[in-house]
Amino acid sequence: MTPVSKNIAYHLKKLRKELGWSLDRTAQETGVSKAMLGQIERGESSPTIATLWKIVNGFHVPFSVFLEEPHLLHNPTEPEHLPSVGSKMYVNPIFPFDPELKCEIFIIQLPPGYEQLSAPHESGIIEHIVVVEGTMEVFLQGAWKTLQKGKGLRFDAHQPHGYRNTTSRIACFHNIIHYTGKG
Amino acid sequence: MTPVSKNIAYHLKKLRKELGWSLDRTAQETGVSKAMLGQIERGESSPTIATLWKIVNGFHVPFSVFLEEPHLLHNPTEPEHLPSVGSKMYVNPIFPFDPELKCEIFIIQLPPGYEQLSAPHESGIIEHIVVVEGTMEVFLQGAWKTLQKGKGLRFDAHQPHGYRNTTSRIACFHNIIHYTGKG
DNA sequence: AAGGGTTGTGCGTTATAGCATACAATGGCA
DNA sequence: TGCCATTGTATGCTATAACGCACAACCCTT
Repeated sequence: MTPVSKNIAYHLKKLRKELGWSLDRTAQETGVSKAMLGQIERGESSPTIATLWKIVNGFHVPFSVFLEEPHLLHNPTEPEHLPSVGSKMYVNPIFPFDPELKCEIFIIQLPPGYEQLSAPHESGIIEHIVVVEGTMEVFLQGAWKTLQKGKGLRFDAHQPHGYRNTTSRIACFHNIIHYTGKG
Repeated sequence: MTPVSKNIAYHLKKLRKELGWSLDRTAQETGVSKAMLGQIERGESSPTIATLWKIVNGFHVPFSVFLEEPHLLHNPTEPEHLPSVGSKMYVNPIFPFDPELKCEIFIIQLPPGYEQLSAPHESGIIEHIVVVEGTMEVFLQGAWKTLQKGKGLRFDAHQPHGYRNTTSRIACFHNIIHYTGKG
């Protein structure tokens, strides 16, 4: 049993308990059988990457959460979990869904200090982001990446991701979404 | 096959090649059989956490190396590198052609007074335009349509079309092109 | 107490990760 | 040209990840 498996066992049970989920509930949310979830929590099984991926998606958390040493987890309130004051993200469809291209395009405004964490979409969804105004950050693979005006990013939406604006000016970006249907 | 497995496959082969290691050598260093390493590289197998742990230890790299997405950033255009004043239309690719989506994205600057009329492209090409900066006009169906900042237009490029900027300020727009191959 | 719902764990089966080995495709080097 | 070393892939087998189901312990009500 590797140290990493112990970390996963610890974090899985802790996160599940924090949310008040039963093994049954967790099995439904993640698509992993509750028997397997129990074995992983008890450290009796070393999950495959595919299974671990289902789990982190079910919890809507990045991979890094399950890989960190337990004592690192106990940091206090993280700023991204604080409620954003007043303002909301403004999503405006520029082009509605195009069945032929399987594509739709939004323009999205992020007020200062706003943060949005998204659950993974279904599989086969590709997002393109291009910053139009200001500076924003995109959460991917457990890290926030900063994008200046004019910068872009391409990623598979079938994973936890998010957007935020840590500046004092409004940020604005185009969001081009393709549904490949290859899930 | 999950996106994560694809990332692992990509990074494993890339890292191995960078070090000039054969599968045999890698098997010795990591304690994972070369047959399994080959399958992981080809994406034919989803390794367990225990196996992945052996691999990252053999390479003496952190887990995060194998989880990051390859080619996330597509060297997007630096807006400051665009000529602030010019006499010609400035076309800059943000995302190169994506064979899977049959899509490419440009950012285009129109200096004041500039006008561009295009002959019809081949059939099956759909263009989306979204104005990012200033105001521009698009020629379609024998008429010029005015687009304010934030406005967009969708059309089939298989017809005469054009862009112009009749204002005194620079205009800038995103151009998203799909090649449906239905010509 | 007795019943019904929920919780986590144990059991038998299936799918597949992982191994050792053999094989085929390359690339020198005599 | 032939030989040998090295590369990555294919094969057969074993270990185990993963599943569905059943079970036992523990709430509740009534």
